[in-house]
Formats: sequence, C-alpha cells, structure tokens
Amino acid sequence: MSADHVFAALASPARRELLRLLLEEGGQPAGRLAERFDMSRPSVSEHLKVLRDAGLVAETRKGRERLYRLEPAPLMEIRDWLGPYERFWREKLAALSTLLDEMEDDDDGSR
Amino acid sequence: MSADHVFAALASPARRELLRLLLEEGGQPAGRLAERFDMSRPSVSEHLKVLRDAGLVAETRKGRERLYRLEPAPLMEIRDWLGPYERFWREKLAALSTLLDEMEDDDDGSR
DNA sequence: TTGTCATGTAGGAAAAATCCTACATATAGT
DNA sequence: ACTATATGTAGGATTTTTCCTACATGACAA
Repeated sequence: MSADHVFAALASPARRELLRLLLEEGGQPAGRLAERFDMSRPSVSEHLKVLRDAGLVAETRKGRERLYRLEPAPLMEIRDWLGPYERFWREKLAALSTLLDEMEDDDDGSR
Repeated sequence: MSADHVFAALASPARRELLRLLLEEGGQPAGRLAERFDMSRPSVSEHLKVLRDAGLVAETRKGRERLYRLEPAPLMEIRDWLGPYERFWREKLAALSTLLDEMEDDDDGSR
C-alpha cells in the first residue's frame, strides 16, 4: 500500500521486466515467467514476492500452478506522485517556448 | 540518463524528500537542504550525488555554495514508462464500469 | 500410496546501499 | 597570509539486497 514499497519494487530491472511481461503477454504461471530470466527460478520467485508485497501483482492458485497477473493500481499512485513534477515540467517548457518566441520577435535578420 | 538510474534514485525516501523540497521551495544550497534531514550532512551530500547522476538535480556553483535545482526531465521518462500501464488500468476500469452497468440492467428489483 | 511437477522458503555468500566520522578542497572575509 | 564557511570525498561499519543451492509443501497422476 505504501508508496515506499512500490518505488522500492520498481528499482530492480528484473522486477520491471516481470511487470512488462505480465502487461504485454498477460497473466502467466510463475515457472513460465522464470524461464525468461537468466536467473535461478527461486530468485525470480523472490522478485515476485517483492512485487506481491507492493501490490503490483496478484496470484491465483490454479491447481499446482500459481497464475500471476498485473495489478496496476499502485502504479497509479506513482502517476499521482509524478503529477506536481509534471506541472513543474510544463511550466518550464512554457517558459522556454515564450523565450523562443521573444527571440524570434527580436530576430530582424540583422547581425 | 538510463531509466535504471532514475528508478534506483527514486527508491530512497530521503532522495524523494530532497526532490519534494526542491519542487516546493525552489533551488537551495546543499547545506540548507541538509538541515532538514535527521542525517549527517555528508550523507545528504551523497544522496544529492545519486540524484545528480540520475539527472534529477543540477548544481550551480555560487561562491562557496552550490545551489541545487530540480531537473524534471528524467521524471518525464518515468511518466512515459507508466503510459502502457495506465492504458491497461483504464481498460480495467472501463470493463468494471460496463459490468456494473449490466448488473444494473439485470436489477429488476426482484428477490 | 508413490512419484512427479510447480512453487515457495531457509540459510548463507557476495554485492550494494546507507550512514557515519575524519579529512580534503575551495572560496570569502579579515 | 590566516581563519572560517560550504561542500565534497575517503574509508569503514552496518544493514539490506540479490542471488544461489538445498529443502519443504501441496497438488496431480499412475
């Protein structure tokens, strides 16, 4: 739930790759996900645990498999966190644009 | 420049707090930023280095001070990274909304 | 029931992050 | 030149993360 765990979970390239696979290919059993990594299966399982604790994936037991699926809600917290920075970014762009316009007004072709 | 460094930089609460201070209060010298933390000044300095390496802050030497300012461009990379997940999220919401509508249509008041 | 398959967990080694104190550097003021 | 101030860097202790192999669990299949 806490954004701390979400940011921490996203810090690992392996975990972001897991999210990408679940996004692009849909829910999959843990083993099939692990096959795609140059890493032992238990290690991938631990990464899945971190993602689970952050609320970024959920599992459904299906026989002896466990299907993992993407749970995007916590990512929307990240998006909200970004909001104020994006406003700041836009103001910067707007200021730059204004500056460029003024330079163009001044540009009478002289030198 | 790589998104890896940006995600890693954001993983620390102390570094996110630094970004927040720079956003809400504008550029400040390193020492003034450090005062706000329950942590030694050199440690804050190291956090600033991580943010600098990720391109999230920039410094301007002003006499013997170093003014740090927010550099939001890398955060826009993060926003772009979130894009596909946000689409996925919206589709989920839309599906839920449709489902609720159908349930309402079925709801003839019986039972 | 016995064996097999999919998966998680324990325990530990190695690497990385975090935080500290001491020191180095560079600028400003006297 | 000397001192004070603002800051970064070195070196090291401690904690956390990451990854491994070995083992535990729980469901299916013969």
